[in-house]
Amino acid sequence: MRLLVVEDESRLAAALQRGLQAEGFAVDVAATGPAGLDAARHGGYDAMILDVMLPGLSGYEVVRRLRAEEHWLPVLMLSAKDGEYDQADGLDCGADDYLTKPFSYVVLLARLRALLRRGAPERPTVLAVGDLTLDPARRRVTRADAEVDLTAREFALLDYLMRRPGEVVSKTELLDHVWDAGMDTAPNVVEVYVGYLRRKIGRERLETVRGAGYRLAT
Amino acid sequence: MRLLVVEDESRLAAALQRGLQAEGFAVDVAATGPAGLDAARHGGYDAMILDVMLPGLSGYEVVRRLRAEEHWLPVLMLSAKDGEYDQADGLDCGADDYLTKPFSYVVLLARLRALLRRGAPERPTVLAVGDLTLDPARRRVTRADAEVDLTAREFALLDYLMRRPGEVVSKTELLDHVWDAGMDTAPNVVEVYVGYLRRKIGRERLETVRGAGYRLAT
DNA sequence: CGGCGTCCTCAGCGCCCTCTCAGCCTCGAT
DNA sequence: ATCGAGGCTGAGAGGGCGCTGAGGACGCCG
Repeated sequence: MRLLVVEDESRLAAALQRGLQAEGFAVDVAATGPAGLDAARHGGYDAMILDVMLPGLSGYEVVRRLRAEEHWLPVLMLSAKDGEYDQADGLDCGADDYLTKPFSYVVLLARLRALLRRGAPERPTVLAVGDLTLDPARRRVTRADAEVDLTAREFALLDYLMRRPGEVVSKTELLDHVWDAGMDTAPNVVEVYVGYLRRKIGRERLETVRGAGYRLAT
Repeated sequence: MRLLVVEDESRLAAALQRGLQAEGFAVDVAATGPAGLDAARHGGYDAMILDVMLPGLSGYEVVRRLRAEEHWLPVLMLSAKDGEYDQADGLDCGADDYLTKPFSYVVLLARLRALLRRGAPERPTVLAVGDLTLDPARRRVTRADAEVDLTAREFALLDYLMRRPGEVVSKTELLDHVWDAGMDTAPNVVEVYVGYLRRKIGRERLETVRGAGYRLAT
């Protein structure tokens, strides 16, 4: 499970990161509104913990923009204020849950788990890496807002790669997951389909790591 | 803001009442279907939270009757079931939103606020995608304001697709939901009925996504 | 009983996708 | 510079997938 923490008080951010990592989450931290928004857009996170008071862009605004762009990442908002209005505002913007500071770490964890269990709100997540987006439900892929037409196999391959952006994925792993495991297909198919994909999404977006596999450029 | 909660489990009803009152709502509670229907008819409420399982009259029936009498009060339905059919049924009857138990209180609040913000539903629930409209209650379909004559099966298929516009729906999913699950009908029926539908609603509105399913063009 | 409408099966057909193969290119080591 | 392994790609075969027309089964109505 990958989490994104957007919090500008560095001590709190570090504490959250340490605590959540101890629970087995992979945690990235952003310290400003714009940085958080950017990370959320491109990151493939399972949930986001978002402070309201942020430099650059308020937490409210971050969620609002995310939702406007059809990103349905679960968002847990944190705020120092405790008026009812703030809470309503946060939820109105599209946050999924709300916690007021100071909060107990245990409560945070409980709410977070509930959020993750519930999964993404309403719509399935749209994967986004760079200017590529992939919508599993709609089976649509866009590159710089232009729709890209993919066959089933190409789509499955890109889907798998986009869930691990920046990581090197080996050919055998792709064979196991994108092609039927157990099928004795020649490993060359992967190369062939990587070729097809490159022609459609842009050659430079899919790097070859000689002897290791392929990597989707972030 | 005045709310009506119709719920027969008294502990849940009391909890909702207390919680919502703390948010500044005026909350009345009814414990049976008939009592709820009566209160909704005469009450001047801004919204209604309605359980499905009720003594006397089911939640479905309550909404159906309200709508039949031209009361357009926003209704948020609660149900312990979570099958897609139930959800579709609830929305078919004229409910405006739907929540399955167990639900988080925060989510309830968020949905409720969204409902109130949206205001009373202008019209009975009619699905619309592009120039297609489908009225579940009247069993009517129009295409560019011209009525389209569909058989029961064709209607059910279009109904299912119009609830997920733009998404790819697989053949097996259609078989499970539009045809009776468990029936071992040949998957080819889907293709056949897609063919029929295309002739009636326009070929280009129903795309084939090879290897994945069908998609209703938005 | 015969006509009608709906639902479903079946078989044939056409096309797009998938995968294989062989030859060529690229990279890195020596 | 040379060589080998790994990676790339164009061509093409085949088969799977989806579409369609024909027709049988069934229920409903006159």
